[in-house]
Amino acid sequence: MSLTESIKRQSLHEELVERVRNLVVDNTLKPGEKVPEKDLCEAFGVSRTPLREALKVLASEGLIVLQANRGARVTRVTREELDKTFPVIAALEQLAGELACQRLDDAGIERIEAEHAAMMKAFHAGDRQSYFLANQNIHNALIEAADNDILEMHHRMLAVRVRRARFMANLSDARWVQAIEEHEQMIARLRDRDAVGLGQLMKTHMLNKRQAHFAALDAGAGNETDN
Amino acid sequence: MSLTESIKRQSLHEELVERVRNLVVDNTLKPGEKVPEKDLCEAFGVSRTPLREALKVLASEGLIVLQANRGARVTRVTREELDKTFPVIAALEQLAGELACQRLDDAGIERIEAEHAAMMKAFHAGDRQSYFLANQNIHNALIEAADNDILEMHHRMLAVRVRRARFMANLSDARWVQAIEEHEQMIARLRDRDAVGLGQLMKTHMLNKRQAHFAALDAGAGNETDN
DNA sequence: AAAGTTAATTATGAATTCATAATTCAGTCA
DNA sequence: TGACTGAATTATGAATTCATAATTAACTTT
Repeated sequence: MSLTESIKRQSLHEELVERVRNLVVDNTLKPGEKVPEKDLCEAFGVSRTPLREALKVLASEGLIVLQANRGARVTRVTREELDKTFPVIAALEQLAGELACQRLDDAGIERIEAEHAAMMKAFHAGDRQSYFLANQNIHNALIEAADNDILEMHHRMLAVRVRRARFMANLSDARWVQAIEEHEQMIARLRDRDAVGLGQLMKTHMLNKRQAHFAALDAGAGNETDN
Repeated sequence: MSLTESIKRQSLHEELVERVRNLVVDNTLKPGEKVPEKDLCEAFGVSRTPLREALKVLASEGLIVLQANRGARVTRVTREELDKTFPVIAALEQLAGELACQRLDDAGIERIEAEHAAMMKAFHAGDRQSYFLANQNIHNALIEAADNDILEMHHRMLAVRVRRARFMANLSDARWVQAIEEHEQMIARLRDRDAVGLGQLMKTHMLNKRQAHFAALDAGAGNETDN
């Protein structure tokens, strides 16, 4: 990432921010669920103080919500929230596309093409798991290529909230084909070093993804565990 | 802002996040300075625990940096960081411009025009202070009009870091004229409800602002207090 | 007198304690 | 039997305490 974290090993609360964030992202802690303070303390072998510091940070990221005297709960991502979030991610990805196009050298482009190839392979094999991973790798690589820590950080904050929804699993075949086409175009723009074009594509790609998410939401509604 | 904070009064640490953030924003705590934990505790009449929770949150926002066993310091905004931050703000303002244009009703536009008029008055009076305020009001109004909490939050996080630099004070006359012209154009696009045009303008407006900041930085370099 | 070394002080990270708000559960009464 | 009241339990927010790292001050040695 950046150079500010070269030597120093993380403090307890930083470590905990990551750990708990991962629990949320990988759906171990499900949306709406209470964050079990005591259990986590025992599991990680730390006292409540650093854990609670971590929870405050995660709350400021919007990943959990703190209710006064009622502890923390994993944020339930509502349709409205997704609706608001995607345009912002789209705007950031547009910028990332433009910057990446300007900054990537040939080797960098080749690396992304390789990942793209892996993604295509997963697509033709019908392997959603691998596709999902490769797809994420490509987006992350483009963000990273933009070489802008601020952009990267804000993108990550937003991506985490959306990715958690994990709707990629119930991706429709039609949308899958469309997404693949969009990626093909993106690669083409990247090869041509058409910065504005790539940016535009990444933006619409993300907005289309929003539609797909909503379609999936409407289809298999209300399958999350509560309480 | 949103409806999630209707009834509940803030917890101590939330209150402290705001208070300390304000200290940083209004330059009471200057870049590079140590955040005096003990003094703040006494000033606010709280124990270290909630204050430290607040510091963790502010650190995650990037407003301060925590050094292991060496306390917190106000982040020094480097030229590089500004350079990275402005394009991201620009991307968000572009989006805000587009959305605001779509969402604002006539009354809303009139309110912004009124603020614009106030800004012009300040300009002609050469009143930098009032200009700065009105300018900020306009940008905030447009962001708010976009009606997107996520966008608003991320914009605020970034704006705080930049605004802190307070270079508006040493705004050059030439840049001031240019900024005014850009604002005139923005208002025109808003009247025409040209969403894409307004977005584009807000983006370039912000990128031009970056240039102005850099010019100011180069001119009056190194007038910040250290240590 | 200057530089290096060690002791004292202070500040910090984390654990623990404490007071209080929220929840659970038993008991009561309709 | 079911709803309500109130005590017991639990969880939470915040203060305090404790161990250790960092800084400062004093002292030694050349």
